[in-house]
Amino acid sequence: MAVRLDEIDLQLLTELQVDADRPNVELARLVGLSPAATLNRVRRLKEAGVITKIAARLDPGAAGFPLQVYVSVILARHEPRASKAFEDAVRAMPEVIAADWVAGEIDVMLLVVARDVAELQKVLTRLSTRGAQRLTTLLRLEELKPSSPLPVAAG
Amino acid sequence: MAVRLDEIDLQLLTELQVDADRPNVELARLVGLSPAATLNRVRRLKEAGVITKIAARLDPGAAGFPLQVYVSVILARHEPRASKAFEDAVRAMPEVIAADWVAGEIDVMLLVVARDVAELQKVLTRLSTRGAQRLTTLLRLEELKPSSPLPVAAG
DNA sequence: GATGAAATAGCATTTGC
DNA sequence: GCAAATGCTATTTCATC
Repeated sequence: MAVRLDEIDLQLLTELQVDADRPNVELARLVGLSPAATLNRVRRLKEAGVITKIAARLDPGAAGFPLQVYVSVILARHEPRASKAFEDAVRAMPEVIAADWVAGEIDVMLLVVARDVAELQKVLTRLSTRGAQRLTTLLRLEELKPSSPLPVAAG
Repeated sequence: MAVRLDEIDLQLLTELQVDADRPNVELARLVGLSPAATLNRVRRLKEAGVITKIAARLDPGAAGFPLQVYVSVILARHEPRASKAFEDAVRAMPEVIAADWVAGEIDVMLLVVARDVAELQKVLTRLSTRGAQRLTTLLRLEELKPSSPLPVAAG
């Protein structure tokens, strides 16, 4: 937190989450500011860490990864050392494209992509040998709701 | 699939997933093409649907959403009509920032953000009254591995 | 069929207000 | 935050491989 965001900042954040592939002048028009002021605000939002990055989103299937799975993990041991070892292992696995520590029935939620079942199995096996006691795999079938912007604008 | 991607395309995809906030001329230098050729390739990747969009990623906490939870859902009924009703309800809930149909122990995986516990409870209650038979909530504690690019480059 | 080089139009970015 | 000015970039065109 620690950052004050006014209405125009929220508007900028919404627009940039929807489509950051637009010229700054268009953004400026959308929020009713001059290009210079818009540029300054966006720069401030980046420096403040509210905007963490601007990145391309790919269609995993079109990019060669027909298998996408959520993998929930219960660790065998919960000591800091074991957790750190698991963390390092996960970070070194390129097929794991995101991972979060969570509180609830499980310890970690992973998002894994694979080119085929063999590759997926390789990943799951490696997770098992790196500290995972129990793995539950959920095959992503279809998008129910596309990745949406954080509802920053008063909703 | 259906799109042929050569080495340079893969390089472009990797770079754009890491940081799409760079001038085209810099991308061109990185992949060793002229700006014009680079622009053509990127445009093709967008039109082919490999790049779905270019968007800003926010820090949810910094943007005012200290609570982020994975919510797994088992539907009460699995007829198409019930599924569709649930889908419509989810799409109308701004706090649900992503949702996927999955195969496994559950039917749907949601990612929900909230400003406080009251808002989260409101969302969970609504999901229950819109077709969810069983909800399991996992509170996101900490990022274990940041959102990473699809490992498109031979790895 | 895609690339590279040159040219134009448009934008990003700075400065002064 | 704005307006004007500068320098650079995106984007097109066309010749080329």
